[in-house]
Amino acid sequence: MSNVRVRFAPSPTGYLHIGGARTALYNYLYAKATGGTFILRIEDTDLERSNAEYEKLQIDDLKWLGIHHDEGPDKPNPKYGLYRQSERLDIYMKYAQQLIDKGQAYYDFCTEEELEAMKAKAEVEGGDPHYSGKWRESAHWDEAKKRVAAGEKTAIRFKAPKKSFELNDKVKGKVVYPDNMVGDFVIMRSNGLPTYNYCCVIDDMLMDISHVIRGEDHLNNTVRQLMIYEALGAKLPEFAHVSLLIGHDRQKLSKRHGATSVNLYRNEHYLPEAMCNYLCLLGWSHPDEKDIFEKSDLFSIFSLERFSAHPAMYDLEKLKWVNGEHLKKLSNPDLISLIEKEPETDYFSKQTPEWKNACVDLLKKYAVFTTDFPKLVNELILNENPEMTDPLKEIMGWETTPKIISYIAGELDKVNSSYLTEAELNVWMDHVKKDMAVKGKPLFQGVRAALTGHDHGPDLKFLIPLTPVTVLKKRVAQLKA
RNA sequence: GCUCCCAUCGUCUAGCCCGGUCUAGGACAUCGCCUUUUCACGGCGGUAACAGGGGUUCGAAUCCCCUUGGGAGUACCA
Repeated sequence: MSNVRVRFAPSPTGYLHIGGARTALYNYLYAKATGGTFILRIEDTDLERSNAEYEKLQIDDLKWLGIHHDEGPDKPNPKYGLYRQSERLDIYMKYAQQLIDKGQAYYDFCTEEELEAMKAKAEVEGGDPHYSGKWRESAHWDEAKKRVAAGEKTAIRFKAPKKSFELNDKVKGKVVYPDNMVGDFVIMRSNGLPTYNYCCVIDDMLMDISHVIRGEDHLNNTVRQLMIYEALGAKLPEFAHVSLLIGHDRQKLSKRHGATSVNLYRNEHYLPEAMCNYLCLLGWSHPDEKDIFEKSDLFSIFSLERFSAHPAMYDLEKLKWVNGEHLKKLSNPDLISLIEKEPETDYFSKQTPEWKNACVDLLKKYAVFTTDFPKLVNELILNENPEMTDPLKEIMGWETTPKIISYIAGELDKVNSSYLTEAELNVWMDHVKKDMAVKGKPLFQGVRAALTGHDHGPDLKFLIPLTPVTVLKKRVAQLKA
């Protein structure tokens, strides 16, 4: 096992988001590609919004996608302790205390109103909206410590060094943070919980995280984290800030863009491999420019070098296409068992294995989802009362069509078997062609209309032998009327 | 506002790091044609992009600067 240790660190404040799934996938693939370890850490320090139920749902969705972690709350490595931040509070406090002792952090008793006023004042004066309270001056620290010793609740603020920082990001390259970018920031809230930019660093450091692969929305935050690493004298991991997903309006992908949580796609029976495949296409590219692949195909070739640096627009059309391609790659037995899990597949399930195979071979050309199979079976095979559409009316208007219909109705009456064979159909076709002198379009469209009640569809020679004769009889009878 | 990041077809992208092989390649979508004596299959093809301006160079999609545009951050959220 290599020294590569990566993590996905979601907040359990909602369902697993498409964007979250994408970063999780990239971390997972990088671990696989390097023989490293993929860690799941739960960042539940926002008490108001965090919810254990969401944690469970997110983990379920990751499992569904086939993104499995090596370490996590359910698979702890004793060396690294617990994997929920809410269970590591003593650790954060311990390091915060160290920072205070070294003068790199201080207690801050400012109220919300004072903070607001500070910001408003800075805005008016055109200065940087940074903390300028009295508590940052060491002259007040003894007083602060006494108040804390007396049991007063207080936030702990990190004393941001006035200097610029540089980051060599694996995706963005060299990033320079000017020295006035951030002011002193809170690391421990007055309710005793740590803030993201602080506990994230403590955990990444303590969990020996080697590569931080995350969304670009964290790129600006990173300077705060760099400061903490420096104050702690900790070794820096590599960073890779992946560009964000955007919607059709080019804004950060969010709920108002429609289906953005993974569970929605799961409910609509998208194939998990297709989801992963498509997510890889957004912001990462296959070295051989392949579009369709499995996660496991990437285990040997996934690399941080092939990320694009600009936001990618999430496009449902292409996702659907990818899903269809994965559907076509499935073996017939696998596909059949997936289809039988869909609702309304009673008819399908009752057929013979030969029928199922032929049906799947025929319909998978037209299907994008497994849910399309029952729909197609209902529409193409079981529907006894096809709708009289405009194209169908046109075909009915041809002078040869009524003759074809009455001929076929007559022939159908003589059929006693439950299915027609391809050979029997060919005899009828031959008759219409030779004895009735109908050929080409009127022939095929006429017979199709008579037997299917549609103006288009799969090849008749494959479709008709799958359709019950009783259904064919009803359709013809309806058209004759 | 300030700061950071980014910029190739409508969309996802290859190419950029290491300038010539790029009259810029692929995929989705779209359009057209062909074939299957029909059509929703299949095959072939078309439309369509280096944001603009300067510079460096014999030569720039590729390197530098500016402008414009887009994204993100600016919390006791993550």
